Amino acid sequence: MISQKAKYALRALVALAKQPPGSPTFIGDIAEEQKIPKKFLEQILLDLKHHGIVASKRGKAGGYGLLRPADTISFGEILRIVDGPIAPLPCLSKIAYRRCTDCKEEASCEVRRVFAQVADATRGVLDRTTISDAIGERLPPRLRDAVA
Amino acid sequence: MISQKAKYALRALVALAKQPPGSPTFIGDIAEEQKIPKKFLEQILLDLKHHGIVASKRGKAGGYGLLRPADTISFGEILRIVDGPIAPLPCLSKIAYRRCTDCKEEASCEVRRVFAQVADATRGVLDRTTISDAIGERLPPRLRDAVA
DNA sequence: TACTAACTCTACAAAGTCGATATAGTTTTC
DNA sequence: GAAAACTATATCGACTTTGTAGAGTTAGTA
Repeated sequence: MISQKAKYALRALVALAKQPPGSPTFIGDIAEEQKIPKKFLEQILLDLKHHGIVASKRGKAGGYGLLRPADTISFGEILRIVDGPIAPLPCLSKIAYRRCTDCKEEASCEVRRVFAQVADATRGVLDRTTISDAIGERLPPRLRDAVA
Repeated sequence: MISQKAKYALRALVALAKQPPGSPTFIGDIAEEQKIPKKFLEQILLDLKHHGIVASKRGKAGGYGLLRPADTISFGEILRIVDGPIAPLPCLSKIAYRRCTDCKEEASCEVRRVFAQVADATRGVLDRTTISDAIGERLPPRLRDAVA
C-alpha cells in the first residue's frame, strides 16, 4: 500500500498538470478541490519543491506550478520522494540498498529472487508512467509501444 | 516493502519445502538455521496453520510440515495472510476493498488507473509463483510458459 | 506414572510510522 | 500596513511493527 501522503502528492501533481501553465495555483484551491487537509498539502508541496518537482511563488498572488514538463515526472520519482524505496525488500532497493542481516547469501536467497521479479514489474510501470500519461495527454506506455 | 514477518514466513515455508516430507520439522531448527527469533516464528507458523498452509504435530516428537504441496502455495497467498492486501491502494484490493473517501469518482481517478496496472503486474508475479518455483523444483512461470 | 520437549495461546511492550495539527514566521501585493 | 499566500519546525495521538514473556496443552519415553 502506498501512503495517503503519496496519494495526495500524486493527485496534487495531476491537478497542477491540468492547470494552464504560467499562472500559479493556490494550495488552498487544490486542497479544497481534492479534499486534502491544507496544512498537510503544504508540507507535501514544500517537499516536492525541495526536490525540484514544483516551483512556488510567494506572497499574496503566489502559488504552485510544475517546475518540469508533466511528461518528465514519473510516478516512481514521486513515490521515492514521498514514500521512500519502491522495492519490496531492502536488498532490492536502488536508492536505499541495505543487506538483509538475517540472510545467509544474497545470490542464493529464494525469496529475494522472486521479489526481484516483483520489483522489475513494479518499476516497469511506475518509472515509465508520467503525470502526463495519467491525465491522458499521451497514450499509456503499453499502447504507445504497440503503436510505435 | 514487505514486512519482516512476511519475509520470515516465506523463508520458513521454503525451509519446510526443502525438508523430506513425512517427518515433522522442529520450529527450533528452522529458527536457528534461518536466524528467526523462535517465539516470533511460533506465532507466524501458528497463523499459517490456522489458514491451512502448514500442519503441526504436538508433543515431544512434534513439529511442522507443509499441509499442501509446495506447488500449490503461492507467494501471494502467504503475503495476504501475513501482511494483508497486496494492492497498492485500498480501492484496488480484492480481499479488502475500501473506497477512497477522498476520491470523487473511482472510474475517472487518474492515480487509480495507474496503480491498477501496478497491481496487475505485481499479482502476475506473486499469484503465479509458488514455494516450489522458488526452490527451483520447476522452471519459473515465465520460462515454463515459453517452453510449453 | 512422571518427566520433558515440543506446540498453543494470550498478553504486553518498546520503538517507529502515519496522518495530521499547531504555531510562528516570511514574502509579496494592493 | 493589512491581508493573503508560502515556509519551517515541532508536536501529537493512534496505530503498526517486531519482538518477549509466560502460562498452558500434548504426547513420546524412561
